[in-house]
Amino acid sequence: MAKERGPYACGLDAAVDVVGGKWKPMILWALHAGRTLRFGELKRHIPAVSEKVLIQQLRELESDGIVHREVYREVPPKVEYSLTDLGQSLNAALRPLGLWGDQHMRQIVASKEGKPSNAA
Amino acid sequence: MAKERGPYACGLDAAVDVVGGKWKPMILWALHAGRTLRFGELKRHIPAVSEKVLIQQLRELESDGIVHREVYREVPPKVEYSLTDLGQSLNAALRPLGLWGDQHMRQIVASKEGKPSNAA
DNA sequence: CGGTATCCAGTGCGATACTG
DNA sequence: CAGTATCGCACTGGATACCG
Repeated sequence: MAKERGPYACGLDAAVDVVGGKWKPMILWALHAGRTLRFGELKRHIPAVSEKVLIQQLRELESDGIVHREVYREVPPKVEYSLTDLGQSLNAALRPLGLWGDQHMRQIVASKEGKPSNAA
Repeated sequence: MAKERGPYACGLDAAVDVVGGKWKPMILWALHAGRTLRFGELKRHIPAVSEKVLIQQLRELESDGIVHREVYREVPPKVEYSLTDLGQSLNAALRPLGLWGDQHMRQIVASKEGKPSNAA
């Protein structure tokens, strides 16, 4: 993801491209509402991700203007991540989708198992 | 995508998992607002996708309860795809994200090229 | 018309080890 | 602490050919 950059057929494609990385939703969630987190804190919020991939997705989000990366040239090193204004607007646009997921993920998962769970 | 089904960390993950296929946003868009399309029509709406992948993504959406597949046992064969109620609700939840993409994709694309385009 | 069957390439992601 | 370097695999998506 986030390397297509082709002319998108619709805004939805662009948005999904930006937010489509495996851990990006969780990163955005961890950073929601003006929160600022250091790299290590972010890692602790998302324990399952490897450092390489976490960095990678953060860099993609940064290069998309979604997250801001602030480096403090100290020792020991300190780097803080936060959402840009664009990132906050993205988060806002994402909220309905997140709510949809919260409301329906049970039946989504269930329908996979062959249990219709009287969906829709 | 759409085979993880692990316990999602948040609704956003679930939603992205459902809509994260390369062509799924376009499929949902093509089917928006109660439209019913035959397989061939769908293909014409999205010319770049191969038949295999189109079928595949349609099946995943179907198995997620997003699209309805109606088979008419005639000759020549006829199959119609439409959104379920769940699919329509998903589309509604997706609209803000689509608008966000429409509004910002220029600066997204631009920021990749190294042109800040006074973003955010 | 509406698929399925194969084969294949790209890459996203993960694990591990090492560094300023 | 906050990365970078390397390796490897699984999976997604693409091309083509064939079928009911």
